[in-house]
Amino acid sequence: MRTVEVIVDVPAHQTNQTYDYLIQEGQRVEVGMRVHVPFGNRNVEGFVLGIKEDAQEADFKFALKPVYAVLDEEPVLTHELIELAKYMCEQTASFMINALQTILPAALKVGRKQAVKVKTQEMVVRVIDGVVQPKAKKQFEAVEFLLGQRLPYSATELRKQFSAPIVQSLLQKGAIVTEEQEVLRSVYNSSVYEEYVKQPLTAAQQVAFDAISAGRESGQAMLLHGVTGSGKTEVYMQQIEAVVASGKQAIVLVPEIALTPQMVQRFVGRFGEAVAVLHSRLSNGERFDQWRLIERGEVKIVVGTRSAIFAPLTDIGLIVIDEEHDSSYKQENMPAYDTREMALWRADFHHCSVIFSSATPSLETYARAQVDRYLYVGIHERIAGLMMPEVKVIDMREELHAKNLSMFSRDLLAAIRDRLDKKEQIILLFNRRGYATFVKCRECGYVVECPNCDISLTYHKTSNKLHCHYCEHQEPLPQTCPNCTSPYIKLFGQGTQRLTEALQQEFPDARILRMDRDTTSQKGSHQAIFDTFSNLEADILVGTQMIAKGLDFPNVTLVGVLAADQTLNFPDFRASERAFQLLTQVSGRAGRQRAGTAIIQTYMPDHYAIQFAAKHDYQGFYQEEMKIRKQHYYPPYCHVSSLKATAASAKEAYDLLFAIYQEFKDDEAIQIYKPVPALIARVNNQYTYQCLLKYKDKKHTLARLYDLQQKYYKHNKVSLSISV
DNA sequence: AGCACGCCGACT
DNA sequence: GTCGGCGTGCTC
Ligand SMILES: [Zn+2]
Ligand SMILES: [Zn+2]
Repeated sequence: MRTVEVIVDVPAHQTNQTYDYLIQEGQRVEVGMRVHVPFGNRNVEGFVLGIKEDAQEADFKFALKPVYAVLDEEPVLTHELIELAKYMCEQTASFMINALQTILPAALKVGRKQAVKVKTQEMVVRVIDGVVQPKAKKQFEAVEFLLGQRLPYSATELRKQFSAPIVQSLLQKGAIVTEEQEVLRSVYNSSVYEEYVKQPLTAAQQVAFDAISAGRESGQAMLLHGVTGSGKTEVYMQQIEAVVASGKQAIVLVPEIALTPQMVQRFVGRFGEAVAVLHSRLSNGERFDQWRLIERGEVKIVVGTRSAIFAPLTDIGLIVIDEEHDSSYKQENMPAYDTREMALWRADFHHCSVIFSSATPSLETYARAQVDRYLYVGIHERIAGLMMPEVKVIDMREELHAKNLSMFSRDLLAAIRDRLDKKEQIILLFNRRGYATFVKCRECGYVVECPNCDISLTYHKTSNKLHCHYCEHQEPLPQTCPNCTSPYIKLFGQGTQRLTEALQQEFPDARILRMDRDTTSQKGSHQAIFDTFSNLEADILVGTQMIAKGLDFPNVTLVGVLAADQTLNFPDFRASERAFQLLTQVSGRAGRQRAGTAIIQTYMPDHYAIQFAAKHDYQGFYQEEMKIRKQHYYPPYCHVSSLKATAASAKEAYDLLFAIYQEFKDDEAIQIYKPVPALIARVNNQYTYQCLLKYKDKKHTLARLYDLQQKYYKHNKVSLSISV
């Protein structure tokens, strides 16, 4: 008899194992397919991870139940992806079912109510010549046209080109035959993309290119470290070209905010239809179709964000992780995987290389390159012999002394005026955290908060209501302060919005564009802003972090950073690193084609992150930051994780974590800190506490963390989660 | 995770 | 006497 081993959709430590089921007569099952099975007194779905061809009843200590139904005709998981899921479990102390679910797009996950529909379209599948006489002019024309087209041809498109009645009579006469056919939703229209021509490499780029080629021979992982504007993208695009020419496939990962229409343009414009695009703003249907396109082997290059590392390519020749240092490569929720580790695993499986590309590599990656775990490939000059932008650091304390209380320093204002006169463009970065609009009383300072969470409510224009971003709660906008009944209760706008208004007052004639979450929430709005600024129809672009990445404007000669300290003051050991990276990145936007200047406004002008960024001195920053990391025992000298406990009562969450703390205190290999409330202590009336863990031995620690879930299991009362 | 089973308080 | 609270254990 044949049996299957199934991972069921019950995410709990007690059920984190395979369950055996009997395959029934006529059921066609393969490893990687989804099945419907009885489980206890209910029915669940699961993934087939193994098949036993000639199992004996005596092999099992329990009575086998039958597989109710096989849900797929083809496996949704390859052998490789199943192994990758196992690796993810080890790396994150997660359950197998969660790892498998994260790997798959929503449409192929298990246990979902809303099925994603296969899209169909009426297509002309056959054209019969000679049925329509030439005197029926229009109809004849349509037939002639179709004979010159590749079939199947969209009937809707044909109706648009000719007319509905004409197509109708063709159908009636039997001159054409149509059929409902499955179509894949496309996420870009390759015909509207102009070709992105191959750029000749500079000498420095060529050296890097050759070094990478050599590294790829032996499947080495590499760090491509090039200063801003050094043309790293062109180098790895030409490597991808070589990979595709050799018949293999490539994955390119890009940070969330850098996967702009311009980025897609580069790849589609260079490689055409062989490109699949996967990003978080695709609908489930679009994502599903991109996935199927990849599975069918029609895709050579996958460009996407974090989860695109799980693309079901079967013959990978290269994986590129662009802006390697970006924090969006780590998933924050429970399988808290690091995309870079997943990439290294897949590269190992396919015997190919990973290229970590960045102008400001993470300390972890750079340190690995230092000890030759990664091959170091550097490009230390900009293309076209351009100079690095000049960076001026402005001490905002002096502005205060000079009675300048505005958001703009005198130097920045003068520089803006100068560029406006010269008809050159300006980018201003305002990276203020807490970007959302909230409601605050002018008289008593009361801020409207969610009754279920420890967070202020945010205003949504569309519903004209206050919403909570962490739970379902919403309420109408109050007219008077609930605390003091004052009528002066007002919306506080986004940082960038206020900045734009202040800027407009200073420069009434300047054409100012704003790019932030608000102004890019609609489809196509990002492209529209980009086009306007590119076409020189605006002088100043004001925005959040998203203007620091993935956008190239040759006419920009001035970049201003309004509040450089925002990133530095963040309570995180990576704050300096983040600040250095952001400042380097954004000042690199200046002078892409001619000499540029960056002006950084700060209250901490002597901070080493700002100083080294101003001097474009990555090495210097690296040395200094490594000293601090060593001193305080932080990565890359160890690993850092946080352990969270969530429960309906704060005490329960705290007590459980404290018990774990007591136990871990005695483990020499793990440093554990006392439990503290999470950043947002209460969400949806659930309280979260967290402990920080530092350790060197990842395997040992993760094994212990996994065991915790068993040992401290409090039957659905307290839930534990681990993030890296 | 769900769902049943089972053991004690309180209620028509 | 029974109804229902939740603590405990199991699911091929
Ligand atoms: Zn008030
Ligand atoms: Zn809430």
